[in-house]
Amino acid sequence: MKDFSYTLIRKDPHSNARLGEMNVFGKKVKTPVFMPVGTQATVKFLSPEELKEIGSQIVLANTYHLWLRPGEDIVREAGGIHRFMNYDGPMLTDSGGFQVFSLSDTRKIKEEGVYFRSNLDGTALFLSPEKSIQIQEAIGADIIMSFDECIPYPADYAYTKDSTERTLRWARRGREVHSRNDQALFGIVQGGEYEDLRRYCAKELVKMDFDGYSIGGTSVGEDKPTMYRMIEYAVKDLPEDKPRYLMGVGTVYDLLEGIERGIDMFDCVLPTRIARHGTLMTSQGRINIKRQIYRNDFTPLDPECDCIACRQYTRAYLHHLFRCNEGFGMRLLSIHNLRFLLHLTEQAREALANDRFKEFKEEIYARYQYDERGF
RNA sequence: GGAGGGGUAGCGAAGUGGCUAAACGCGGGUGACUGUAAAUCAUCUCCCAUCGGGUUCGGCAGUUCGAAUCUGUCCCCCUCCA
Repeated sequence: MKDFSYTLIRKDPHSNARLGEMNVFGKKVKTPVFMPVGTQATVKFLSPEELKEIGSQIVLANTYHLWLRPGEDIVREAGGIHRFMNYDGPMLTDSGGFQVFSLSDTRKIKEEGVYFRSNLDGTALFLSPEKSIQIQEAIGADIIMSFDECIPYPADYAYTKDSTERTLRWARRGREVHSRNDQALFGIVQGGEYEDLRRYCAKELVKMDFDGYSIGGTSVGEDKPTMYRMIEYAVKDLPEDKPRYLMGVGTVYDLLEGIERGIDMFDCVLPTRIARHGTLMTSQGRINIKRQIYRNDFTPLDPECDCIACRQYTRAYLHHLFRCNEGFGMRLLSIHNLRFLLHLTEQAREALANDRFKEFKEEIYARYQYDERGF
């Protein structure tokens, strides 16, 4: 019996939103949760201590990148990913499926797996469902993902159907070789924009009985209504007693809309990436700290935020750091953006506990000025 | 005083008769970024403007159909020798 479970604490009376808690092999994770992304066994610019300080409960790492460098054997030799990066909280690895989609235009998707080339040196590589699971077992995260194909958008029905069926076969193959009892394995719902395919995929995965279910293939160029529909389709047939993870999503709007539709877990590089590029998410909307109007703005980044960057530094100072291309500026903004989203999910959980999620969402929307991109 | 080198857009620096409003870099403006090939990328940066037009390459005067590019002269800067 795996020491992994999801407990539904409270259902929102007005939507599909859920307040819950995951037991991840003895470690608790309150949901809905936002998970910072630490692709190469580090959340860029942040230490594990800082992650805890800002309220991060669980972080991601990436199978593909760690497989290439330093190699999963090194991570295993280090005693697993937690010891390797000195992070003792829960961890999750993505399967590498997304990299197949994102970093190779010369990939060949076959039934047995995917042939493609290394982004580092062009070496010919092959990744399969079995191999992905083996690597993830060696890396040793608490939660691991099935190897899937992230279908691009738009994709026609025929292709989406073939791909989704292949992803299902891959999910089964991965499930069969997964052997660690101290790791949870999630299946990934694909199916593109098509309701019948998303529902079919979800139902088939549920038959295989995974520890949790991810929703993939969203936020790949589709418009918001389409994306939200995909989520609705995918969630429809998922069991209540298992966590649902919307992969790669992390704008303010998407988080709230996802939660409302029954999502428990999110991850996204957006907060850390835009932070490194000088953009921050604030309670007043988005700010590009590099703009010249902040040159002599000695107010806090976000007056309502409790993070160290907002408490101790001014916009003018951050503006200056970005002008000088100083890493400290990227670090402070990364801390802030993560804290901002983490705080947002904390507020959402509190609202759920009080049966007022809808009101909370409306408050955010009414008060804050986000644009159509959602942050 | 003598010999040599040089003055190009905010800065640095190419160009050495037409394809040049003038490469490139920096600086500056603006934008993008959603399971991280991303401290990255795109775009603008003489002036006015929608096409398009108007002024430029230290100053002035020339040569030429045509000059940042050739000639004369003046101004300024640098190096070496006295």
